[in-house]
Amino acid sequence: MRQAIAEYGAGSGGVPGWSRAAEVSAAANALTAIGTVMRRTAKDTLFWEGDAADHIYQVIHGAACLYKLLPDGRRQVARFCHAGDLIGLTAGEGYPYTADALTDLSVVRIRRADLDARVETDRETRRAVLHAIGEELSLAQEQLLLLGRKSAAERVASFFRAMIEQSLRDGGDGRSVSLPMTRVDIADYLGLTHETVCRVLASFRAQGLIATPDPHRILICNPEALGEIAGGDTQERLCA
Amino acid sequence: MRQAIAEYGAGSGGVPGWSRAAEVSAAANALTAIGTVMRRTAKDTLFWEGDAADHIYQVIHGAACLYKLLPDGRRQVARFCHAGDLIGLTAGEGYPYTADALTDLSVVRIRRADLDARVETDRETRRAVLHAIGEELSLAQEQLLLLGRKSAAERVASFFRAMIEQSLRDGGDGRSVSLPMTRVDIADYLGLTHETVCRVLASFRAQGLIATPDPHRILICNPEALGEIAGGDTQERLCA
DNA sequence: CGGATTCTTGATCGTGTTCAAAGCAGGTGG
DNA sequence: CCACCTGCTTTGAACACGATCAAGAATCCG
Repeated sequence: MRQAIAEYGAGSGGVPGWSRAAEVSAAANALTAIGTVMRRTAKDTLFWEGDAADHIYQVIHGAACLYKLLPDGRRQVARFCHAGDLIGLTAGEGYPYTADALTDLSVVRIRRADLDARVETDRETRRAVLHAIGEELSLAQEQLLLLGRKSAAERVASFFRAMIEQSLRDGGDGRSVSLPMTRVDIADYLGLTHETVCRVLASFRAQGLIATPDPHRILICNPEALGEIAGGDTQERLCA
Repeated sequence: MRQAIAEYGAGSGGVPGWSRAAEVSAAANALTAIGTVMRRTAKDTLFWEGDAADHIYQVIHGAACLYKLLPDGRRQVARFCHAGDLIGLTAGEGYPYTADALTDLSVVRIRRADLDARVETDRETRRAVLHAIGEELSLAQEQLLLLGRKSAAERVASFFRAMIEQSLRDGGDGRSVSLPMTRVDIADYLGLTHETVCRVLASFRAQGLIATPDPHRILICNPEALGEIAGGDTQERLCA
């Protein structure tokens, strides 16, 4: 089963996936130099919310899932992470979320102290870290709008739009998109139940917007319509 | 009316408010040195979402409100800002949100290029900026959990808890808390309607948890119960 | 004091949840 | 190799929470 899920990420595009990863770490920053490569199996936990935040991780290959839990088990996924993403950047002492491997995963593990030191001395690292945290923030703020104000259909369409962009960044064609996560993961990311996610999918299928050859793959038939449903990406200026 | 609203922030605690502001800018960073002090009247807009993000603002006195809009007018407030908070830190070219003055406002306006330069050279500024953006991120992530998974009552209780903490930071007693924002602002922050906010308030009042001598002030009668309703702040470790 | 805005409460409605059950795929053990 | 079992997905039916629509009260401010 773990094997099977792991395939979703790499199996389809025809692209090995490693090429993209190499690209990422070379272009964005040279963090690999001060970290060690680690592997994790799907469903492994990298760290728990509240653990001492001593390490930062950069995803090389695979996908991860960051989430918070309420005492009664309600879960909110804050972010899905793909090749190149940094996990665990925080101002606090402890990690603000739990991080699970969604697929089999390769990560670079960097000691926080080492990264901090490098941020002080190396301009490029500083830029990379600032940019990464800025991206994370802007993503979170966009997600606030989604969770606070969008309908179920708008949420799912927004999610697909983001997954399409992710797929394009990974060298995909933007038509066939792999979904490494389960319906529950998607629901917990979008603030819905998995039943509602299924129903929206069924509705999109009925409208001819998407097709789902298998649960972990969607074919985008009408990206424009999907984008319109997803709604205001960035607000067009209302007034001066 | 503007005057009146402005009073809510400063009038109650008996503390002038300026002392706190001075404290903040002295302790956290010396950004004032490279910026200019500006004043804004309640309801003024500092900048619009999408505007070129050429300036960063630090609140000296008063409160501000950061929000995104959907094309049809639905609004999501990302954050309320108080003395000491930085507004407009972003990795992108444009501001990711609109910023309105909630009350009459004093801010330090800093050219982004100047701040960037100072971040390169000054260790303290670097720390201050990294810390501020980290705080903003962690706040946003907590808000994701609220918007995605909490009930209306839990949201309002969480909001009150945060306002109590803010009030304590400003030297208040944590019993009488001023609400510079309207019910609509609160609703747009919590992903609810203003009617629902009113109803939750009525319910809390009926339970003896709070009292509302006037619409812009709440008395906290039972902080413990309120905290319990607000629910899992930070998740107690589930397993090892 | 008068007009506008904000706040509050009530009644009804609808979207998404909850509860339930069936279908399906993958992995395991006999 | 097949049967079973587990976990994931899908669909259906009933329900509930919060939204919407509406009206009146309170507050603010000129």
